[in-house]
Amino acid sequence: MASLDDVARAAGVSTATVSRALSGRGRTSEATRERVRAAADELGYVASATASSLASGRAENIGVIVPLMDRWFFATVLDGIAARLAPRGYDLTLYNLTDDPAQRRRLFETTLRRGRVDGLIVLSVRLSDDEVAALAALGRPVVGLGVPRGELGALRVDDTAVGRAATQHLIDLGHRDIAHLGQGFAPSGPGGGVGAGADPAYDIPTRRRAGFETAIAATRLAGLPVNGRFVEADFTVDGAHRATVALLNEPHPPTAIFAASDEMAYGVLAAARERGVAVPADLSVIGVDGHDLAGLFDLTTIDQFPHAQGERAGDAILAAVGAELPNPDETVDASASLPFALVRRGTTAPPRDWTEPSSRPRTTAPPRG
Amino acid sequence: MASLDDVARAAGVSTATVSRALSGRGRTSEATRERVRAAADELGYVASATASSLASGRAENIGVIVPLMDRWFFATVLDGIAARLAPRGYDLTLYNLTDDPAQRRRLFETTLRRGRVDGLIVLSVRLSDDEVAALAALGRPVVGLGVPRGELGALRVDDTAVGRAATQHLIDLGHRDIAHLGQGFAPSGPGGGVGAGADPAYDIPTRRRAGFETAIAATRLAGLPVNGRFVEADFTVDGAHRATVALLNEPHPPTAIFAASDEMAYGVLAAARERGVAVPADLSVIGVDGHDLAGLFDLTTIDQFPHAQGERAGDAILAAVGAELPNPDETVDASASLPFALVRRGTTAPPRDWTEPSSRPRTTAPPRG
DNA sequence: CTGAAAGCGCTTACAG
DNA sequence: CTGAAAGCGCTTACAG
Repeated sequence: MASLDDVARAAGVSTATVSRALSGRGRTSEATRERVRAAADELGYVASATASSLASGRAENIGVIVPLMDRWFFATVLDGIAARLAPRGYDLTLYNLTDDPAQRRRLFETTLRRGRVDGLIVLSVRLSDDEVAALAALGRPVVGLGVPRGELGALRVDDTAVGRAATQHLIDLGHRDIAHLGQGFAPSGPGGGVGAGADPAYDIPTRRRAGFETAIAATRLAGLPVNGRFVEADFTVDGAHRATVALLNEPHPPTAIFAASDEMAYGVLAAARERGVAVPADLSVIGVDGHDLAGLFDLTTIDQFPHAQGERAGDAILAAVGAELPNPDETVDASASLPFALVRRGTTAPPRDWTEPSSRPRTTAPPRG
Repeated sequence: MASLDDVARAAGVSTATVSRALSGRGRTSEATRERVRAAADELGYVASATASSLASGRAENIGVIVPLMDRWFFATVLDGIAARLAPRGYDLTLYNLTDDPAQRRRLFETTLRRGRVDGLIVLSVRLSDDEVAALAALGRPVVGLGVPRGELGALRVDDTAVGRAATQHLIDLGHRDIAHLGQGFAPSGPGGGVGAGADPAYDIPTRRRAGFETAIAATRLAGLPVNGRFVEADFTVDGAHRATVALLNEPHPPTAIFAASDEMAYGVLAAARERGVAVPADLSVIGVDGHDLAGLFDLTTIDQFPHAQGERAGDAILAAVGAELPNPDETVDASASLPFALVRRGTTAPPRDWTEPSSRPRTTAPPRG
């Protein structure tokens, strides 16, 4: 493969000039630039990324830390990130963060310190204090997305508002007995490290639940009390399925279920179908995410636009590492709140035998910004 | 951050010795190795990946080319690959290959030639002759997975056998009118390049269809003819949904549908539900993949173990680039056929009013190897 | 087993 | 605007 020297010789200039002409850094005359480009094209020259990185300190590579890469949500966010990085010439290196302590230590103490990335995007993982410190010690920009750590200049949707919106939708439909299927706070976090997940207030499921509680509490203050119950369940189809079966076995099952994710909502729907409970006639169901197959299930959900989230995170990290953004006009605010929107479909409806009060105020979807 | 020199000074040896002691390449005495390790630990030294790569020519990084990274199948394969690379200390760089010609050219002519990867895994993409040539010119090992190009030493499941197995399952159940929803061959391929997809015989959907035709044809030879029809549809939930609606509108709809993917099968199920066609009483449905949610839909499918496919591909590329495998005993045969298995669930059953012939031979699931 | 030294292929002050 | 030269931080024959 042709090297810088080859191009320099062919163009009759120094290697310094070739480097400047091709990279656009530093001045070169229009004429030499042309000549150099022609020579480079001719020889099929492409600069070695590793040599370039070593000399410049720029890796032109962004690391993305993801838990569970086989979940639709993360894959979609990843797609959004990649869509922004590729056109800028940045590579995307994927780091899967599991619950295995040895694997985590390896990632934070070795892999990440090899200096292969200019910046990092961290997706929805709970980090211990040590891990956050290790990230900081890297001395590279880090953008968190859905990460329960304020330190990471995190992009995030207002999960409390999401929880409130989903619950309010059910209340507005006339439901007076609503269950929320979510995940309890895991004190030690998946990392098992001291202080992992530190402040429960930052945890996504916890915040969605807080929104639920807030909406329920507001109905009491307003004088038309709604019965709200929280039910702990795994953040999976099966977990929600199990919890729903138990719920439907109770003497007085709720008339509506707010599942903390669309996949959980699928589990709810499956359980209802198996028990012969009609949706939405006997049970309304709402999820969160805007999952791929939500339309297929005719599932009402709070869409949080994961692909757009990925794009935002990609732009944010590019800005942080000093790459020019595709559109230089727009500044990326890495602390801004991300949009979400209620998508009404067929799994939510007024409860059976319910008639709309004449003067009932309707809550509209939250603003998308 | 500490450098090699720092460690050498602390341990009282040369940088060459530090490099050898830490990497394990070349001889060092037990004693100095200990001393060097202690010094390295003390200083928190981690070798710079870019300097190491430049000097050694080893990037310890594998590139993975994927289409559509937000599809469950690819995300799962990716997870399998990552599971094998990480423990060996290899990074995984993700390249999303879209249909955009400019983006493709950029990838093959520039990005990949920057020398950042030791080897490549190519997942289920159709490549033009030029693209295959560009890959070969890289001079690095390439492992194809589900790639319709024999050149790439591809791992693949026997898709013809998959098509045959799915069809045979329906025939064995007693169906005599079966439709196969698949994708027609796109002559120019997504790359739009000359010769893209070259030989249709290598295309996955085409091979599944060939298996379908073969199984149908065999029934004619055997004297109990089954009516088989191929219906072209997009490889998506919606595409299959549309095709199924059309099919169910016909005067004589089939009693069974073999969808070329599980996601397509979901579309079939949705259409059936909407039209009030009972599954499996009035319509049997089988898919292919072993999708995440197949259990939820109670969908009969041909599982092709995508996670295991990823692991195989990961092992194959590691072997090709000369990394020691986790288990040195096992040799990875990159040309071997991958396993698949029929998973019987509730969406397939004998057709209505059908009674099993007394002496009917039953076909069993194909061997998983 | 260990060290001195060249070299991997670029980038970038520093002069001119 | 352009060139000579140092340097990025490792690895690896080559001697000893």
